[in-house]
Order: sequence, then C-alpha cells, then structure tokens
Amino acid sequence: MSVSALTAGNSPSHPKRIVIAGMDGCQACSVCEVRAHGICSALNDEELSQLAQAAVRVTIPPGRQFIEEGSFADEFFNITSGTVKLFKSLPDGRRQITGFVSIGHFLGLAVSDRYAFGAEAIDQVRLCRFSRERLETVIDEFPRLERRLRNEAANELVAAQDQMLLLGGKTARERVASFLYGQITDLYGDDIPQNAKLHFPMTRADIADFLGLTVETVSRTISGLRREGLIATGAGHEITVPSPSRLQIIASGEE
Amino acid sequence: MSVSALTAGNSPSHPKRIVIAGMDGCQACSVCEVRAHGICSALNDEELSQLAQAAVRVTIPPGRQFIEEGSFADEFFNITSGTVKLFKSLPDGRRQITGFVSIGHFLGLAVSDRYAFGAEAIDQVRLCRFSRERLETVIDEFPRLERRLRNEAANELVAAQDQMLLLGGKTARERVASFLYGQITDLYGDDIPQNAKLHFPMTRADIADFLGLTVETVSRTISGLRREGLIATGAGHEITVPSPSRLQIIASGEE
DNA sequence: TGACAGGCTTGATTTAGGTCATTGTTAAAA
DNA sequence: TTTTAACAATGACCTAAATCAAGCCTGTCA
Repeated sequence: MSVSALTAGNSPSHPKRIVIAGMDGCQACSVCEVRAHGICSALNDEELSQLAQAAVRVTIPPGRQFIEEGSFADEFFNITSGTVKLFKSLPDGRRQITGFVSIGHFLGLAVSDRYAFGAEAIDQVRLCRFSRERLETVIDEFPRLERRLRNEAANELVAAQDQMLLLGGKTARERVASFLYGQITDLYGDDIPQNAKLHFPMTRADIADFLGLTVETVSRTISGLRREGLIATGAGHEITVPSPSRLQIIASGEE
Repeated sequence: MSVSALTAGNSPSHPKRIVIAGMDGCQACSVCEVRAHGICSALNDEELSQLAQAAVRVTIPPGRQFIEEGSFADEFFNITSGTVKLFKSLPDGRRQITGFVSIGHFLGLAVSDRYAFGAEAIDQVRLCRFSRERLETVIDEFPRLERRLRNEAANELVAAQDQMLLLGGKTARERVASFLYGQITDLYGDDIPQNAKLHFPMTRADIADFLGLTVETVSRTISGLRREGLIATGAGHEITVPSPSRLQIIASGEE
C-alpha cells in the first residue's frame, strides 16, 4: 500500500475514517515527520528500515478508545500526532486518568501480556502500530532501542511519582495550578515565556479525572484563578498565563 | 575486605553501625543469598563477577534516610533485605510515600542526574551499592541486564498507575483494604491462603502517607474493619485476614 | 429557525475525611 | 521502678470538596 493512500485518512472531512496500512520499507520511517521524537530517534537509517518492516500507520478519530484495559497486549504504539488519554477504571465506573500523552510517546511498555490501562484518542490521533512479537525481535537486535525504552519508562515513572504527590496531598487549587503549569512545560520546554498561551484539547471532565477532582471543582477553581488574575480564559480551551512562575509557586504548595 | 567482616554490622547490638565494604570479586555475588531476586538473576556466573566488581554491600539502620530527594544521583542500589520507603515531599512538609520496596528491588532508575525521590530504611536494611558510572559500563556489556531493568521499570509503572487510581478515587476504607491486600500478595504471591497472617514494619503514619490519608483516619478505618470481623489485629504490627478475597472485593470498590 | 445535546459555570447543601484534643499502650532510658 | 517518648486509638468539631440542582452557552442537526 502506498504512502499517498495513507494521507487520505488524515483529511479533516473524513474524521471517522480509519486507515490501516503497511509502510514502504525504509522509506516511510526515514521520511517520518516525527522521526526526531520517540523511540525512533535512537536508530540510524539502516536500523530504522528494520523497524519500518514491523510498523503500520494508523489514524484514530476523536473519542475512540483503541486500547481496552485488561485486553490482550499484542500491539505496541508510537504516537506521531494528537493527544491520547490513558486511564484505569474501577468496576463501578470511577475513572482515573493516569496521563495525557502525545507526539513521540511509546505505548505498551508493560511486562504482562495484558494492557494495564485503557487508551482513548482525545483529538484526532495518528500513530505507528507494531506487533508485539515483531517489535521484540527488532529490540533484541538493537540494544540502543532497549536503552531508549528503559529511559522512556524511567521518565514516565518520575511523572507518575509527581502525580502521586499531587493526588495524595495537594489542594484543588494546587492541583489545577500543577496541571496548567505542566501544560506549559510540555509546550514550551525549559524556555517558558511570560504570557504563556495554552490551548489544550481535553475537557473539564478529563482534567477532573486526571486531578482526582469533580468537574464542578475544576470549573470553580479555574474561575477562582481567573478572578485572581492568575490566568485569562479565551474561547474554546484557551488559557493565557501572564506569570507562569507565579503559577508554579502555587502548584508546588508554597502559598 | 573479607566477607566475614561484613557481618559485623548486621549484629542487632550495633544498630547504628554502617558497614561499607568491597566484595570478593565473583565470590560475593555468586554466593549471594538473594541472587535469585532482582537484577542479578538476569546474569550468569561470569557476568555476575563483572557486576560484583562494581558492587559494595551496605547495612542501613532503621530510620536512616540514605537517599535525599534532589541530591546528585551518583549511586544505584539493590535491596537484599529489609524494607525501604520511597517518598516525595512538598516544601511545607507534606509527604507522599510512593512505595514500599524490599528484597530484590532496584533503586535509581531515573534518567536525570538527580534522585527524584527520597529513600529511608524502615527496619534494618541491607543493600548492594553500585556507582552509577560502573554500573552503566556493566549494563552496556550485558543487554540482558538492560532488558531486566526495563521490565523492572515497567512493573513499577503498573504499580504506580494502580496507586494513582487509589489516590484519585478510592474511599478511605477501600484504600486501607487495598494496602492490606497488597501486603498479602507481596508476601504470598498468587497462592493466598485463608487466614493470611501479616506483620509489616511500617507505622500508621507511613501507611497514612502512602494512602493519602491522616493517621487518625487510618486508625479509625482499621478499627472499623476489625469491628466488622474483616481483620484481627495482634501485638506489634500484626494483622490476620480471615478472608483475603473479601478484602480484595472491598479494595476494588465493589461494595 | 428551533430544538437538542454536550460541555461549562454557579449556587445550595451535604459529607467524608481532616484537625484538634485526650487518653491509652508499650518500650526504652534513667 | 519511675520517666519519658513514640505510637496508637477515639471523641468532638470543622472544612474542603463532593453532590445535587439549575441555568447558560455553542454547535449541529432537522
């Protein structure tokens, strides 16, 4: 299947269409627009062509759950665009979003043969899909890839520990400030400007499930921060933060 | 330094004494009582002797913090006995215990050159210490070790996600039941008996900081479970669980 | 054009768990 | 043996956030 055929599914006018297609050997990966991100950045051209053999590009429409918690984990994913929410649920429906992940993120690190979490596209998501079996073969050949995966896991672990600190002890105000500040660092890296502009895709309900709060509390808290002049809200999901450092201080519980 | 010299520090009559000693080449690791656990199990005799060159055995007295959050991460650890609490803190002293770890656990997976968490011995702890530099060298030579570390990280990540679900949504009762059930599975594995007996080393304050509750709530909740006949408390930190499956149902929020 | 639905905000009220205070228990030090 | 201190349990009270209940946008479908 050709590369051009792949792009059809990306058209905004066909949001429901899912394209599943093989890649053109080494071509597809080596010209990949996100090659610098994610696990692929650990490989050179030759190695990448091997990886490409195992990869399939997929487009997922907004709202579609593409990993079911507890289902058989026969596939791994690497996100190339869009935002995905990862979550765990209790039998009665309570849901904890354990993370929002986007470009470059690798999904499916678990040792078990079952996924430990569910995954759902928030906006339109594109990703590379690998069969578990074939990826494991490629990993065996390239220790650098293995190292990369370990680092990925270690970084996620650090994020998870931060989130435990948030969920275990922070106030609603601190949680919302932490979330917003996290969005800023995700977007700007270490070079955070004054008047940082954010436009994230997740709803209040998503934020609530991520922060261990209710929608009402998230809404009230955001309104509170706005009244204090700490943030300004725009249309859609746009928020401007005049002084990110001020927000960080609140996020870390220092006031 | 001889192996026999090492044992001096383990005497209960000298709890404050810390022993830092080199290992006898391949001897020390190959006869290690916990070789089947932890990262060492990924290596054969020859590889292990290489690892041993980089290892130092250490004994830590109860209550001693041996990793400071944010300090320079120049050492890795592998626990050979005892229980360690890992935690993160907010500037005002609020503390979240992110995990209790014991025999076989590898400490220091972070990518950063700073520790992302603090670590403190709960009871007397023995561990193998590696310089970061030397361990990285050994890892480079043995891909199997790299794989082992990735799996270790992946498993921790799953545990962290479970804990996020707990902290984000569970009631006090469900949290305490989850903790107790977790202690049971840690101790018995998959083969859980009726009338499981537990005696864990952590205080109510530790449990509270782990579960995102206060000591009072932990105490009240344990008393509540006892009144209901779901657990029986003994002297010290002993608890008997007549029906672990009953506890599991509560832990997972199904009643 | 209206009406329906999904998402957001805000207000009134409730409650689970936190805070503060007291007492009991155990064990090590003196 | 008393003294001290750390840990644990329990009661009385308080509060942050949940719950319950409207109302308000905005986009889309008929």
